[in-house]
Amino acid sequence: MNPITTDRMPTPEEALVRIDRVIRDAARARYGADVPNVTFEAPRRPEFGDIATNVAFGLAKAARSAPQQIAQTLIEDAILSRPEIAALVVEAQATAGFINLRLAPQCWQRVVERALHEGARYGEFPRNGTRISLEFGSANPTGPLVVVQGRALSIGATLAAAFDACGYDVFTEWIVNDAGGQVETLARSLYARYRQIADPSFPFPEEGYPGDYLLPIAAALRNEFGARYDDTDESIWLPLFGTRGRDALVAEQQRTVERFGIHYDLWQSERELHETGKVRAGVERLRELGLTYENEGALYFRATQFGDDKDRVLVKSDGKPTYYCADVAYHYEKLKRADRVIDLLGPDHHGYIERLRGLASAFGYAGKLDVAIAQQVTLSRGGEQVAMSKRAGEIVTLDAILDEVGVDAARFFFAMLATDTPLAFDLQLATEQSNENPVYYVQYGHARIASVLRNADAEELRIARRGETLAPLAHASEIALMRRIEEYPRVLQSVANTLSPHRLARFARDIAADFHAFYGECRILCDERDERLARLALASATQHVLANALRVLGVGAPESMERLASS
RNA sequence: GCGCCCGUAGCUCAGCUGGAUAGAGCGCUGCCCUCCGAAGGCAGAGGCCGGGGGUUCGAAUCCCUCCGGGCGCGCCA
Repeated sequence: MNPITTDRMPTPEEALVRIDRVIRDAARARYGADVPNVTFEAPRRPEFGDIATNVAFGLAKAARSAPQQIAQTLIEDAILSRPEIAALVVEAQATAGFINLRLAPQCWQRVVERALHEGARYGEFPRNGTRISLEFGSANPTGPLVVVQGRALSIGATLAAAFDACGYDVFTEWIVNDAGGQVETLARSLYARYRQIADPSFPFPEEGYPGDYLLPIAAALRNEFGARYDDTDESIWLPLFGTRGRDALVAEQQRTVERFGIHYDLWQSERELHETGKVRAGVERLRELGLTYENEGALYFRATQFGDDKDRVLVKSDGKPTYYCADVAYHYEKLKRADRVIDLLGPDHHGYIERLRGLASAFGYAGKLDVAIAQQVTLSRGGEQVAMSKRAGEIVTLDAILDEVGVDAARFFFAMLATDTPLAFDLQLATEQSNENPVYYVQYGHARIASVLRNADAEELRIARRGETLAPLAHASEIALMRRIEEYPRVLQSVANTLSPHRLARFARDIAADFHAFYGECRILCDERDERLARLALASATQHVLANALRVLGVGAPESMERLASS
């Protein structure tokens, strides 16, 4: 009587393909119409089954009858009257015009099997040979990294890891804006600090960079050079102090980035783009294309031809290139060497998007460049706003945040919200070891699994992990967890396709919640051996998925949570 | 003035190419540790999805318009 003894059940994905086909066939046979826009999706409400489809709505007009009626008929024709399809489905219902299906648990069990077999690689896709250049986080080399860069770093790094998992060849890059006037400002600020060591009354430039972070660099220079530059002309010390300041600050930024668990394939110096002639080459290319003109001594790019609201200056009338000019060259380089170029910019760059897109079009790579904006971050501590003002020198460095909340919490909080949404970051919340804190919730899920698995018999666990003892898994909370595991690869793809890393953070929370619910309802180390082996397998598979998701997010997956003294 | 983003539960936010009675966390109320980690679970209260039009079988989602908040509109970077 049991229909599933010999044949291996298909995975949910395979089952859906089959069901989709028979439904279409049945629709054609019965109504003589093809069905447009069929979707299969997991309904929000569990009582509507695992999978719902809206075919009947698309057919209503051609069939001249009510969706509910059509759904009913299709269930008969496509499912109930075909034993091989009926075997995949435990329940098929027409409600409100939808066809709601519950797949056989055996289909979902195939997912557990796969997650166990693939382990740390579960969710990964085969290499597809597509090269992606991803730029994010870039900052001026004039100070330490601050909060908003933390968000860009977190989002960018998660995107990069998601792209990698989806089979893309990702190349991460950071551009060091070391070519413009701000490096001279840096040089003057640094020089003033250097002089102040010997002469505290030495004036600090009005537009200089305040803050203490230049003091150690100045001290090092004083240590190295003594008074050698005290009475020299600016033309002598300016380039030196600029370069030294840049080098020291970039090195500091790199340390912070590394501490944050992030790696870059390229730190591109803007100055170097000028020195190696790349900037000239980019401008030259635009000129060849007939997209530049001169006006009042300046060289313009015809940006308006590509949707921008005004033409943009490339070379100023004093002969110096603009910042945009260097970006022209840089993007020309990137567009040539990658199949797709993505820039993740800060909130003050809205006005820059059209200009960059226009460039891609101008160079003949329309549509290959995507620009995303990471919205601003406001900080609070226990509900109290934390003041941040660059002018007043009240900067909150990323390092200070990492000191306060730790890398895991910072990575998670920064990536938790949609990139477009401004982030209100409560530092106190992020450090709380309470259930208010989503990071701990997710990590606790992982640790809790680890703890159960430690309690299990080692030999039984080994057997369970072969994925051959899954048959008993059928409880609602077990199905829910298996469904979630099945979702993971698609979540990764949607993160990559829509540049939305927050979906992964959300997924991590969701699968942790599904596990906690399962844990509450089903005792894993139960008395009955078959059930125990099945649940150990499910717990183990869940642990892999949770660990994989956390790895992409750059958050640790601990084997146990350290309990601090709780009050 | 123009452009971009945001407006969804008391708070912080999800809601994927339009789908069913709009979800989650926190906070609030009440339960659950003789049992694998209670940093957990279960149940409950709480919402004209900023307002108004339109498109359609069906709109938080798409279009128009208005209101409210943030940001950007340099021969700065």
